[in-house]
Amino acid sequence: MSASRSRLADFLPYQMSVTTNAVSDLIASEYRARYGLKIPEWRVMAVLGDAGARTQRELVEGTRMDKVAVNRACKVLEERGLAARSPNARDGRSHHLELTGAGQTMHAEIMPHALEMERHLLSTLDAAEREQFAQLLARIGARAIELEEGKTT
Amino acid sequence: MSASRSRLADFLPYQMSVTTNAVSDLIASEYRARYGLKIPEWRVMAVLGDAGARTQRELVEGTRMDKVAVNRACKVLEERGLAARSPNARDGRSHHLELTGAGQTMHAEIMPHALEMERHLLSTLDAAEREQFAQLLARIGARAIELEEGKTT
DNA sequence: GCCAATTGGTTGCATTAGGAACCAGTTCGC
DNA sequence: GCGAACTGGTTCCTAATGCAACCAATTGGC
Repeated sequence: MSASRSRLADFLPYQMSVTTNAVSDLIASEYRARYGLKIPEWRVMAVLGDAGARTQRELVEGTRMDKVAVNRACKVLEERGLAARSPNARDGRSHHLELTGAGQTMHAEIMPHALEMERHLLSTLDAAEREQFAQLLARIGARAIELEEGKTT
Repeated sequence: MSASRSRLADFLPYQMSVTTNAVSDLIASEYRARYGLKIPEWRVMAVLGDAGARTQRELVEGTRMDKVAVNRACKVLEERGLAARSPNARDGRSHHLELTGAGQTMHAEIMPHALEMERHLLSTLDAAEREQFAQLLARIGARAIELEEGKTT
């Protein structure tokens, strides 16, 4: 008979945590080794590269990261000459951040590489399974947020 | 047309990270509020409750946590009188950790509660979908480990 | 127009996580 | 059975994460 069903390994939140950690570590080490970027920095770059100039406020939305994390990532990108700030005419408090030429070059190099890693990771799944997984993941995420906020059981 | 396909939000590793964080935060806040336990402590308790006395070495395997994290969690459980160490006859370096009466009581209370939370989280999925999700997750995890180690593309 | 409340951004602080070094006890080679 | 290599456990130190307080600029009420 199927042991107590209370084994840690059977808990989905635990499984998600372990698996996601493994995936993150794998990817983080790749970014770090090749480009010297940490994940937060890469995320900011990905958004800037895709969407163009953005304020930190907008980057917080786009990356779902803490505003402090965004700020630090921006600072690093700026120091490395990968992004630059230009004043925001509409609001003296904030700036528009934008990739520099060097930043765009790196972005153009990184994105295909990132897609490649994703492809490797998912190579054991067929197209339908990938789609299914992404969907289920999204639904679980939505539910978690729902529970978080309303406690609307 | 379907924008560049390089949007951050489309990356699965990113999605996994965001979703798992939401789930973990939800659960962590519950454990903390009701039992004053952090996730590492809860994990150790879950293993001890399910499997009985274990050394720290075995707990590292069982929880997939760092040995330092395990050590700290054990110390807390011991200080709170939820677990106790008894000498290991076979090896003077290590001890067997075991839940005390109080620990077992708490364990008996927590487990159903944990299952309940998991149930809520997955309430939008039917049985087949849950199974499917867990399976795909496991396959991705296995693949990540494979890539991590061998770099066996 | 001016004061209060708000918001973007920044800094500092407290908590957490992980790694490297370390100690004590065990095992293996001889 | 003695020394070398190893292993479980612990401590210390550094890096990463998140929060709360803070400053500066903007907006809204009157």
